[in-house]
Amino acid sequence: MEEQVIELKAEILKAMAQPTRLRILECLRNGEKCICEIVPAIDGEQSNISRHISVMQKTHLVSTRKEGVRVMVRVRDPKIFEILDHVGLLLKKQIVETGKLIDKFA
Amino acid sequence: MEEQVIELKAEILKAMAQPTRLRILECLRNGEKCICEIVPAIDGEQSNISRHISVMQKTHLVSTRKEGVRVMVRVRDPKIFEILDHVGLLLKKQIVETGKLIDKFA
DNA sequence: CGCTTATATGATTAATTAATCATATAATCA
DNA sequence: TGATTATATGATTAATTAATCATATAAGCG
Repeated sequence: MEEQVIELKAEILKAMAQPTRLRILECLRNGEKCICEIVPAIDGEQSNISRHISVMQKTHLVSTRKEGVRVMVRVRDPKIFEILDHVGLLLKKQIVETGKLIDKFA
Repeated sequence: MEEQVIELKAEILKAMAQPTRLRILECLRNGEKCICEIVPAIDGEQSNISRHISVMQKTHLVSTRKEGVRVMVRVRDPKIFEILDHVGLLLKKQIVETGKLIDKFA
């Protein structure tokens, strides 16, 4: 595969590969939300969440628009949720096959 | 979603979100390979690749078995390739919609 | 205008990551 | 046994990351 494509794939994955960002994405499953709703929903710091959203914007995972004082955020492509769901299924299989949860958290 | 699940999903994604590791995974599309084949195939440092494989082993993305002196590596679950393919499709759409390649590499 | 609310951003810090070199281990073979 | 091949790992370094606090900007409201 071409070098550029590999790098870009890694960037997309990296932009998803962080707990706070995953929480933000999950929070956006039912559509656009403003940042001031996301912050309490996932119980985060405003400045931190602002930065994570900016990370996901740079990789085109989300887009934002101003609505008065607020900034509305939405996931750009539903395919992103498909990917997250596949990761969830993979995880489920891993837990069954390797007892992963017990390994790590028991 | 429960905290643990989020953390584990992030770990799986993180284990994929690195160019060298993506190259290794792509190299394993057609099945098991020994590390001594992977190293020249992706033109990497032996010690570096060994470490990346160990990262993916810890997150159960790949498994290894000894065969004489060699260590054979395989992707544990074909679902991993499904996920990578979905990321590839997402990227393709992004390139069309946002001119991403040009943004970043032109 | 001055206040309030929403968001962004500079500066700092601690932690993690990837790469590399040198070396250790371990298996096979002559 | 000694040489060779394959892999792992300690130590180091540079870069990146996530979180936090303080503060700046910017929009709307009374």
